Amino acid sequence: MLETVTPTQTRADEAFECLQTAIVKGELAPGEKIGEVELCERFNLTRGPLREALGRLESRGLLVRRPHAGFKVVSINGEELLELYRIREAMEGLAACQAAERMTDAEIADLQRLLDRHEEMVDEAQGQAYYQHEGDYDFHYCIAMGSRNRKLSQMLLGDLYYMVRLYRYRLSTSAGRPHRALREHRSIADAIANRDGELAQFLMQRHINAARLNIEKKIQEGVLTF
Amino acid sequence: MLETVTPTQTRADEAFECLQTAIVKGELAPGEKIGEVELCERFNLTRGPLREALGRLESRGLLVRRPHAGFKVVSINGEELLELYRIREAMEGLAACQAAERMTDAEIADLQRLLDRHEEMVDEAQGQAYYQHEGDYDFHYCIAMGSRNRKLSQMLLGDLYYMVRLYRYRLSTSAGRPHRALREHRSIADAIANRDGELAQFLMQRHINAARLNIEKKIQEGVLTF
DNA sequence: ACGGATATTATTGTCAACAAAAATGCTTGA
DNA sequence: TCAAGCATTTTTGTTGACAATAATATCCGT
Repeated sequence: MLETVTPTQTRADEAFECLQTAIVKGELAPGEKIGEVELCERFNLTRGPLREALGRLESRGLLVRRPHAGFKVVSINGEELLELYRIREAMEGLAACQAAERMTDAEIADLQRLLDRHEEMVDEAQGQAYYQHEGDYDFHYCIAMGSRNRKLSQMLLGDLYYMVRLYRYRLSTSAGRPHRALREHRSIADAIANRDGELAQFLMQRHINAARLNIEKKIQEGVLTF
Repeated sequence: MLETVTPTQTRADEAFECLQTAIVKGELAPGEKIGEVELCERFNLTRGPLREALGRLESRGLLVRRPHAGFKVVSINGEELLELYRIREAMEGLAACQAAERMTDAEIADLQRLLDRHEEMVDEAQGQAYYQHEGDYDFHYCIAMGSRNRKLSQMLLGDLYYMVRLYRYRLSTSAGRPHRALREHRSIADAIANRDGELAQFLMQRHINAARLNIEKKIQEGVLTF
């Protein structure tokens, strides 16, 4: 069989996912100008589906376009990154609140086990890298899904997270923060387990606010440049 | 000159705006299945740009698609509509807070004048219809823009508002609410004029929460059906 | 007559050639 | 030598034809 891809999915969907991961992984750097034909060769597609995918990426804010002048990967400055965290604070606070009311007991147990695994990883030095990048994402992913709020999870998972992850490689949290972040995750999960929505909301907002302040500090120190 | 449209804009952009307004205006009803060729005749375009527009609409959540089975206009039930208001409460609260810190004095004056015009309209009986539908939107539009938070205003104006407006014709607020809504708008604008971000946030959240409760009541009364 | 399988049809997905616009580089004149 | 205008070239936007898939209707068997 020549075709290895799943047939239920359309070529444009492929293109969309390929591009999205390529952008998030940094293979296409922020601000980089991208040409259509170049991408076609790179991903073995024709321009039709590719353009469809580009349009979708644009309306999700991952690409910006000037008519007749092509697309480029979105690049945000420090201030805009901080603004993203302000939005996260508001939206994920809501998500945590609703998750506390709506997650099933089984899902909560899964969430706790996820944190158990993260705890093991943080103890190992090289686990930190994973935890800081993907582990944190996994946790917030669970909360967003647990909110049972379709549009909310769609906006978080489909828009905001991708933009934040654009800069995750530069955002490896400072020395003591992984442990602290894990503790904060734990307390949020506990509040959810106790079905205390208000507390979960408060803790989540404080958690994200702390992350924002951490980034702000780094920017002022000149560690993060844009 | 044959072409009356602005040339800087691409055909796909036209299609996108045409479709968007058609959906929001209710010319394409929620749940309605839409065929590509049908739309091509209706808007005088070819399928290429149309498909591009459809893809964008999909990733904004206004259309849903099943592969090889076409698009249909999104239709949400009562619960999902209420969830939308929960999101608005969180996000517009933030917007109001940031607007209080960042709007220029001139913009605030404009906002006040906007409310003056609304006040005149509410006094006239037929003005209510406008105020309930578009006037309310104008107010929230100003706040969103005033937040100076690009992604936040993009998510509010480009995603949420369009979905809410899908149901605006069914959502004409109950008898006494226009006056109350206007009073609430006034107090929010005053808080912004006083540069009191926290208060503006609180008032905005209470305002949207009141609107949500109003809808909830209507659903329970059976006035709103889905 | 009813259910299932198959053939048909209509619709969506894909492609490659064509047209238009913008960016680039070249020529030409001062 | 520099700048402005023009031609070239590259890249994007558009089109219509072609292929593949899913929905529909028909036919046959039980």
